[in-house]
Amino acid sequence: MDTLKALDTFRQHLEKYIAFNEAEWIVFTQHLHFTTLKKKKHFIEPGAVCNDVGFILSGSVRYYHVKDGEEITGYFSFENEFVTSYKSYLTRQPGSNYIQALEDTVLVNFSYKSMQQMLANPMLAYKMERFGRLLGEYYLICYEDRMSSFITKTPEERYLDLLSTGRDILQRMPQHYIANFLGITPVSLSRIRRRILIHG
Amino acid sequence: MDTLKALDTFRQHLEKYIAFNEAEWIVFTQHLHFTTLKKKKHFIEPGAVCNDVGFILSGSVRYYHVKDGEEITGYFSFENEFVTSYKSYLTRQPGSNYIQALEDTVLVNFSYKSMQQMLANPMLAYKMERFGRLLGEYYLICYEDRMSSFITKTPEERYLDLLSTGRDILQRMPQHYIANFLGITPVSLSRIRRRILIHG
DNA sequence: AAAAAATCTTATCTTTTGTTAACGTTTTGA
DNA sequence: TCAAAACGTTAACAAAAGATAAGATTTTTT
Repeated sequence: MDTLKALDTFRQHLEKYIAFNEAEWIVFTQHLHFTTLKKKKHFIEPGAVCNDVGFILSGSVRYYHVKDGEEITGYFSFENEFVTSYKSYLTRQPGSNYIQALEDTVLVNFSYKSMQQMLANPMLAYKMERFGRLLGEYYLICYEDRMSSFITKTPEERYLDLLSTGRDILQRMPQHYIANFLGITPVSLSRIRRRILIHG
Repeated sequence: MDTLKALDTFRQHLEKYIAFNEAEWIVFTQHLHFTTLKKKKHFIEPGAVCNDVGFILSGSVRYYHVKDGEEITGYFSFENEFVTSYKSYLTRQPGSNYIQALEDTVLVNFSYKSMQQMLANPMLAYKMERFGRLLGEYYLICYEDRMSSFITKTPEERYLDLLSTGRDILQRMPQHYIANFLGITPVSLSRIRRRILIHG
């Protein structure tokens, strides 16, 4: 099965956070389920509670808000990254954040309920607490960097940063999503690009 | 001693995350140290690695960046909140974020080294992993909300939000710090306040 | 108590962004 | 394959924000 290869990939990436022995891995995998999202289908529908943490095996998603009927894209995730609406997942309430596949996307997920069960299972509890801590810390650092860039930089500077380090986003996301991600309108991003082209 | 009362306060707040039994608490407290920061003294000096997670017993701090020689305030913490420069603390590298007391501030801290020791101590490991997870998750949610507000709202809307929920910040922080916190200049905040006064 | 520094507002001018709309191109979907 | 939708650019104008400086008031420091 291809599923085996996918599980192996997932396990390898998990090892950045936590290494399972064989017995633990068997129990852990019993809580996993695979999902395929066709392009434009949702990982979280507007208004829904986020029930899963997913790991993207292939494909990509965008996180978006809705304001005055308009969609505003706030973030992206790609293959070999986790995806969840953390606040909604943790609080069991609908978030302000929805998640949509932008390509056909294959995921391996575990549910909130599964996570609670594993946290309550003496065999896995310690490692799952640790996994949760390390994963949370990883995303905390991402957020810290992203907040810094909004506090200290102009949209143009953020775009220049993206040019140097945001290959996936630039190459795989439509520009109007990128504009939102930078905190500006698509028209404004188009102008920034023009400025950059003409000058330095 | 007043230290006892302070420890008790801290323990009570910790219980939002984790409850220690007496034996655990004794070991945990051996890793704590108290600090007093006079107004304008630093919790983290520019260029320094953040070595501690602190809990503010009284007082307040601001987090700030330096850009082009200018200080830009990105966040605040008040009594009964934790304070740390998470990325620097976790990565053991200097951050882009410095922390300064804005009033005489009393803290109870534990160092990175202490935390590692507790995480390696079988007696405390599980609870410290859990504590780390829950604390990280708490701040993750804060960041998620704060990022949303930058992606979906105008500075004026963020200021209006602050008027309804940001009592401490509004009452205890100078306005030019609040302006930075909202992502704008002090002059711009002054104009926003004027607009709000005149109209709705 | 006096001097210095910090704070906030206001004014002026410049730059940037938002809004709306038009246009051509590309992609999508029926 | 063909019509519809999505996408990116540009233009024109309005609104907002940045930069700079001046001035009044308050706070801090000496």
